[in-house]
Order: sequence, then C-alpha cells, then structure tokens
Amino acid sequence: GKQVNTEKRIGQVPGIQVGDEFQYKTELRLIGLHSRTMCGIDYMKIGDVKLATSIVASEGYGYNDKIDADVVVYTGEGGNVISRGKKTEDQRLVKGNLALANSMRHKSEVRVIRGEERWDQKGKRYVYDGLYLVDKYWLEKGVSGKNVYKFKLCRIPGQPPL
Amino acid sequence: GKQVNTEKRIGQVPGIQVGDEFQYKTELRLIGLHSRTMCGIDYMKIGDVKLATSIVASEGYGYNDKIDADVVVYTGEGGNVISRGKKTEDQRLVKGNLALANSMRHKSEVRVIRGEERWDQKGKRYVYDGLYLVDKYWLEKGVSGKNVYKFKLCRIPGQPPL
DNA sequence: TAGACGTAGA
DNA sequence: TCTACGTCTA
Repeated sequence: GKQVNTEKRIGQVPGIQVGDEFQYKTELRLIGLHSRTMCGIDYMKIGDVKLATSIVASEGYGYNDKIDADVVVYTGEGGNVISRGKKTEDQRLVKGNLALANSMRHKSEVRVIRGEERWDQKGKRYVYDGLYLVDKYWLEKGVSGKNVYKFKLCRIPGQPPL
Repeated sequence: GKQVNTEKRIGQVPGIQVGDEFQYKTELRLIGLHSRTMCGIDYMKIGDVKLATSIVASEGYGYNDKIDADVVVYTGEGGNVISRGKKTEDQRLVKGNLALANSMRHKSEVRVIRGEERWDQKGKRYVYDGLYLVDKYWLEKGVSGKNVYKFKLCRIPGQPPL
C-alpha cells in the first residue's frame, strides 16, 4: 500500500484526500491526521508557540458544534463540558484552546475531521473535511452556566467540495 | 490480503496463529479475536447459556494475574478492582465471570490474549497465546478486602509452544 | 498522574 | 444508561 509519513505536522497530510473516511480515532492517529485518541484538539509546539494541527468536530454530541457548508463553530476543551460525573468549570485558554487561538494569530492551517454517527448507531466514523483557518473566537456561557470557548473556523477556498 | 471471518465464535479463529501480535484492542476486534474494547472477558450466548470466547490477561496491571508456562490465573471483572475513583465492591458471578464459570462446566475453549507492556512504555501490545480450558475458579479477598473471583485456566496441549 | 469530543455491549 | 484489563499527551 501507499506509504504515508505520519510525523505530526501542520497542514495537508501527504496521501490523504478530502472525503477520506476512517472508522476509529486510532486510525486517524496511524495515518497522521490527528494523534490524540480522546482529545478533540491536537496541537504541536513550533519553537515556543503551540499551534493547532487538527480538530475532530461532531454535531450533537453535547458540545453543540455547528458544521455548515464552509464554517465550523467549534467548542473548546476543558471544564468538563461533557461531564463525566465531575462538576463543570470555566474553560481556560490553555492547551488546545490556546493552540487554536495561536493558530488564528499566525493564520496557521487547521485540519478539520468531522465525526459522524455511524449508520449502525455504534460509535462514529470520521471524515476528513480539509484545511480551515480560525476566523475568530469568543467566550460564552454554556448550558451549565460556565464559560465556554467557541472557535469559528472557515474553510480555505480551492479545496474539493464536501 | 487474507480474508478473515470475524463473526464471533468459540475456539480457534481462522487465519490467526499462536504468537500473532496486535497493537490495539480495536485490532483484536477487527480480526475477531476479542470484540470488547475495554472489557477483559468476552463472551456470547449459545442458546440460553453465556460462554466465554476470550480473555485479555495482563500481568502487573493491578489485577495480579499470573501467567506461567501453560497456566493463567485470571482475575474476574467488576467491583472496581481497578478503581476509577469509585469504591470497591464484591465481585459477582455475572456477565463475564458467569461466562467463565459456564465455560468450565461445559469444557468450552477460551482464547487467551496476553497484554504486554510495549517496549516504548506507551500502551500495550497483544499476543495470541492459544486455547485454554477453565480448570477451576474460586473467590478470595482482594487487596481492597472485597471478594474477587480468580479463574485458573490451563493451556490445551498440542498447540505451538509460546 | 490525570485529563481527554473513545467504543462496544448489557 | 452504564460499565469495562483503552490509549495518548502533557
């Protein structure tokens, strides 16, 4: 099969096309699209600054992400928005959230992977939607009343249609 | 590549040899060795009785399983033996534990997969050790003072050496 | 050592 | 809805 360089990187991953589908988060890691099994935001340090490499966005998973034609509104991480029995807190501009903010400032490309419910209702499948730029971000009150970061990402023109 | 029938089954899985290695629990599922991502005991219902199909055993993971030449002493599931922040309880003879007990009564083969620390210390790798029979099981006090099931499995002779 | 948009099955 | 021997990074 075709050999893929899976080193973590910003931007396009050689050998991966818009529309490519995957069955597990671990597959995303294996082919170098998104290296974190359970985190929605992946990032790396370039010199001294954390930049986002990719996000996995899912509609209707409790995060209320919005995935329109070429715009994704993505909910930040942390604060137990999806509470696993813990109390919610304000999200902070650290880790993945900070990386997305930095990606905006530096106009750095972010890969967007869309998590979809599988037809058999068992887990998700993942589709590579292409490269996006962070257009803006803001803080708003989440359902729990705590502060939640929102990131608006716009798809870079000239890519194959979704 | 070789086509494998991944339907859940008791006993040998076509195409899988003793010593075959896998990198993720999800791989075990894909090839039909063990269909549960996070559970150590897999089982299926044959008619009205639950029988074990496979176990994933790991030494030194907090369960104190013992894996000798041809004998595995396996710790049952439940009771939060590996506590995820919850209080421990007595294990009960239900689900996977019940299936292993039934497998003993019915002399039904159980696949044993051994989870090993990876050389890079990141996660585990999994090795198929072959078919075993449950020889006996008993209840003992675990570290927490709660009752824990132990299952002694003996390797069926005539298989390739480990 | 803990946190994080995991998964399947009962 | 919940449990269960997950898996990675910081």
